[in-house]
Amino acid sequence: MDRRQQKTRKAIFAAFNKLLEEKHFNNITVQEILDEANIGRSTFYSHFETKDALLKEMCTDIFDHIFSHELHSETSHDFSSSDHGLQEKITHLLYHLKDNRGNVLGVLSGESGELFMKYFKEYLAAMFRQYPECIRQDVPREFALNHLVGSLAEAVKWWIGTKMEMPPEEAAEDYLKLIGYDH
Amino acid sequence: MDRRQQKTRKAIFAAFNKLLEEKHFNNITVQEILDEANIGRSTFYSHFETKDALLKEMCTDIFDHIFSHELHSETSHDFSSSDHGLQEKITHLLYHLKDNRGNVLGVLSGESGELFMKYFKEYLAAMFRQYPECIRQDVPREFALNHLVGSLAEAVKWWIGTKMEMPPEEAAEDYLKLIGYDH
DNA sequence: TTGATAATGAACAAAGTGTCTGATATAGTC
DNA sequence: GACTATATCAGACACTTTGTTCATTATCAA
Repeated sequence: MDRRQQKTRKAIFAAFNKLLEEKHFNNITVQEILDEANIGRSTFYSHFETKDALLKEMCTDIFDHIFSHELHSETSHDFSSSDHGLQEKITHLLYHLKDNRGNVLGVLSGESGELFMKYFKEYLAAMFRQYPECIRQDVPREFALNHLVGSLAEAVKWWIGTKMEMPPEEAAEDYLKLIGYDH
Repeated sequence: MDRRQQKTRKAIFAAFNKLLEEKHFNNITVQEILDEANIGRSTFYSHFETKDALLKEMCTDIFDHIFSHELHSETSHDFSSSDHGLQEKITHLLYHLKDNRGNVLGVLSGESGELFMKYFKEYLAAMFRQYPECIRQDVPREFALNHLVGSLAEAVKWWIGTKMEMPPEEAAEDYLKLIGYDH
């Protein structure tokens, strides 16, 4: 890819990210992104169709990176204690978030959090599907899966909101307690 | 209140509601509300400062109605089995949603669901605070409360999304199982 | 009936969007 | 280094949406 394109794309992402920490997605104008990234109007539109497309691409970038380990790691975890495998995976995920590569923090805890949660949950669902034994059998499967995904997403959001005071290990352990996997 | 105002307000709410079922809040223009409600531009702005204010007022209206029973009902439930009190309360809440007075359905399950969830959760938090014994003591209180609220909100949203196939009693019971209150 | 007030409709400035232009600068290739 | 392709630029453009204003008309409550 042309260096100029890389540079522009990077500048747009950085500007967008900074603005997202300050204000809600809906209240960010293309003009503000232009000014912050210091690029021309037509340049922006040659990279992204709309502001929504920019958001989507950014989410993909961020979460693909964060979950690359979580999802593609060989499922070689200890099957005799598979819940520990999950606990480690969640701990790892939280550490990853704490590293804050790609600036997920501002994005997930910020005013536009809801928008990102949608994408975040898709990745979480894929993760949980790797642990079918965690999904209770005495309630409808989709109901149970939705519970796991939704509550973990909410827990992560809350954790970020508290500036990640709790250590990742503790947060992961407490979460597993709450969903009833603390044997 | 002047009949004219009532009529206008009602028309605006109805129009807004209809539009919310069709498209996302962000993509609804004031002009569309005006046309749908068949009122003048200046009339709208004499009732609501902005589109956001309209959303907020609508949420208050809807949830105040739904939770009026839940929250103000004398906490005269059987303390010896207080979790059953909660189960009944949730069941009651689901029935209320099924009645769909105020058209919560389109609103919670629609494209703009995220916006309403925020308000919905505030009411749910108030509800759970009436059942302190449901909040686990072995994890930080706020973490536990956030889990209850977040997961119930997600469960309700999921339930609505499935056209409320499961009977309220069953959904409430399953939810309590998932949060570990199925003794 | 009458005085108060709500609704009307039309016009308005301001701000934002997405498109298009021709000129300029810079990248990758030979 | 020269050459070609193309990314960026600046700015203008038509268009949509927003929120305000005002004079006029219709409706309410007493």
